[in-house]
Amino acid sequence: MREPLSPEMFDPMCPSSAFPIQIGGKWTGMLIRCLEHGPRRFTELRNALPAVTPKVLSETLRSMERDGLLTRTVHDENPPRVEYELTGLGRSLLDLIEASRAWAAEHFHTLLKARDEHDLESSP
Amino acid sequence: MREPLSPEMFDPMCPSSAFPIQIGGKWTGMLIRCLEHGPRRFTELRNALPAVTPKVLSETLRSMERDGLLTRTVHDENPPRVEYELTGLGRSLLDLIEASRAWAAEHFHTLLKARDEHDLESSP
DNA sequence: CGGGATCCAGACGGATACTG
DNA sequence: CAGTATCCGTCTGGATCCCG
Repeated sequence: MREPLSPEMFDPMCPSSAFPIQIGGKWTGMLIRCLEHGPRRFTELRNALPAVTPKVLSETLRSMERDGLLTRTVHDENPPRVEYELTGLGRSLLDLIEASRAWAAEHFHTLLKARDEHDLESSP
Repeated sequence: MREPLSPEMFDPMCPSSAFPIQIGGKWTGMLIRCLEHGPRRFTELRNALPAVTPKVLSETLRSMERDGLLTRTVHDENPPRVEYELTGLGRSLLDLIEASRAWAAEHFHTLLKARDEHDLESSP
């Protein structure tokens, strides 16, 4: 745990807009996975999800805090340090996320193929 | 299988807008469950989801057909009869839906309580 | 019966710039 | 560092009416 988060943790080219399973908001599932191995700072999370603007990241984190999925801790230091950490409730979603990933590994390509073929038939 | 679908199959008062797991579009998961035990007609599905307008239902079904989750069969009769039936791919999502329901049974009240308490603290 | 056509509103996500 | 402020385009979902 506590290894740095890679900017390539999530592939921006992955056709996840077609992905049929979503946990919370658009980024909630990925954030839960980012926090799986311990608390992270705002900038660490930004680094792992370069496509997400600070505003959206902040909004997502606040809504997750509201739902009791994570805690936000401000350390009174200079420079300021804020850490986000999963609660038990947030952690309870990890199994479901893993199940979604397993479904994707087995079936996602079938869905994408069906979509491609359907699109070819209707607009040649 | 083939029992009629009840209009109370899904509780319109259920705070599902707070539900953090979603399969496909807003109604996809519920439709998959409606089709679990065999093919259904458009009007049967309408009956099970009274809150969904025909337009939205039709759109959802077409997008599910596009993704290979179900098939749409037009029977050449009078009056016309159209049946929707899950494919293997659509059926493969049933496990995930069941896992989501299990998560909800165990944890959803915790999320709602956390949300309530948070909202009370911030706006008394 | 099983939709399509049209129009519309609000929510969501994003770009850009700025701050304690 | 860790956000907030402002503005804006898009897109989903819905209301209503109509049709083969």
